[in-house]
Amino acid sequence: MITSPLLTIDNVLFTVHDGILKVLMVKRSIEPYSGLWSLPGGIVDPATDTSTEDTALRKLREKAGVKPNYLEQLEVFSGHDRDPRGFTVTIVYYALIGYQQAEVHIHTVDDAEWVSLPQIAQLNLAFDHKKIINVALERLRQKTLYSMVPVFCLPSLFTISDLKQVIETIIEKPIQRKSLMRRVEASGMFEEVDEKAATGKRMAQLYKLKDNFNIVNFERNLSF
Amino acid sequence: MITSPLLTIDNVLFTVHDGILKVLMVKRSIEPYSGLWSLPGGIVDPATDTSTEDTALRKLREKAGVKPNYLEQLEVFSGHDRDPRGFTVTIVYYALIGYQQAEVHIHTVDDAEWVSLPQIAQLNLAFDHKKIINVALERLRQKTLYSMVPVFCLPSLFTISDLKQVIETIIEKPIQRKSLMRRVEASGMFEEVDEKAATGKRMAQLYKLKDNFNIVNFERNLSF
DNA sequence: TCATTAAATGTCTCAACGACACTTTTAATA
DNA sequence: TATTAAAAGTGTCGTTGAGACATTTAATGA
Repeated sequence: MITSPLLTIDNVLFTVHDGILKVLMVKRSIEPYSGLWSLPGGIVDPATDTSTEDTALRKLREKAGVKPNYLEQLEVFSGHDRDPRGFTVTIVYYALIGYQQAEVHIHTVDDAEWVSLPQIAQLNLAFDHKKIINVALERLRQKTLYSMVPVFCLPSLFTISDLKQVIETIIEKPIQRKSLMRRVEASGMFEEVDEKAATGKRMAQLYKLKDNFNIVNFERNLSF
Repeated sequence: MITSPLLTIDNVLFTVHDGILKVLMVKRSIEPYSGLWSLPGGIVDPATDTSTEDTALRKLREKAGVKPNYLEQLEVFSGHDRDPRGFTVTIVYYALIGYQQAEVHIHTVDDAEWVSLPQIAQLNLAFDHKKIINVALERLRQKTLYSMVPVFCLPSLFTISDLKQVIETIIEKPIQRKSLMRRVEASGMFEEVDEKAATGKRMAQLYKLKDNFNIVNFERNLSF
């Protein structure tokens, strides 16, 4: 008889704040790796969860009180080396949220924190979480080149410049405002609002996501 | 204490034969769904497998004696409804192989068979395998638009026409020979062989994959 | 009033794909 | 041996959507 391996989920929740890409990390309070920073995740519980996506959302709620705007499966990581308890399997999700939406809750607890990527590079993380974050980052970057997923890092009202900055932060390259506006128009996802934002000098048009929008995939990547 | 759910893997192994896209199916001999066709998969065994990818390869070997040319994680399917035994989780891989490479072994057993997609649509499959196949197909089609993955359905030597036919079979749309040749050249994956194939009238140049090739992703999709 | 600055738009060029006509090759057949 | 048909492969043009860059618009403050 085969016993099922320990099955967990992990979330890589990204946000962008002030031109910095951040990942939500939680401090572990139990062994193994107690005291180290790790991704917010946990054990899949067949008694309460209707699916593993359900587990992912539950863990984000329990550990940081947040509900992401976007959640997608990344991939499964497994092996004997990733956990001292032996062979384990973790289903990893990556998710996006606006900084403002999550800020409050996270500041009330001291074991959850937004951590920038350079900081992560210097930390000693639990399990293979550093590797997982890098894979998630790569996927997010790739997806940013052919879709509008970065909007899920924005508040409900935003300007083209806000969107541009989030995209540039994620892919770490400048893009043409013109190219972005073409995509905003072509996607049909956005709606102009009767309001302008005084971000800089000339007031910028505010946009919101349409009520029933489809997330569009473009046929070309942004390139450089 | 939480008990881990039953964890399985399933493979959607595709091949193209004579202009028909086929999926490898195996007949179940145990409950549940005994006697029905299903995807070749099974239970992850921590005692023998070093990773879930390892499980996927092992199951393809055991059930059909094949070693795919390409294997990639699709996604995880989970829930209470997909298996009468309760909450289960299956990690699905999709894979590609040349028809010739697999033909022999599969013909020696009567519980493994290549099944075309129209046939699958009419069959009653075990679990949620019909849905899984459709998701895998969608992914394969998408990937075919921006990469050269279909080469993994070909034998070691092949012509441009062979490649063209495989691509057209997968995406169910005709493509321009010229566009394909541009991509073959741009990819740098291919090498002309000192040999020609007498497929039709004029003999066609044979190609092979370079010894150390990288699978290239193009920045645009093929379009119509 | 006018300079400044950022938002928004207009125009140019470039790269890659689709379309399609055209040339080349080779086996079958007259 | 010449002809022909079909598939392999090439040349070229139009389209599309990207980046680059200039221009116009609008708000602010000197």
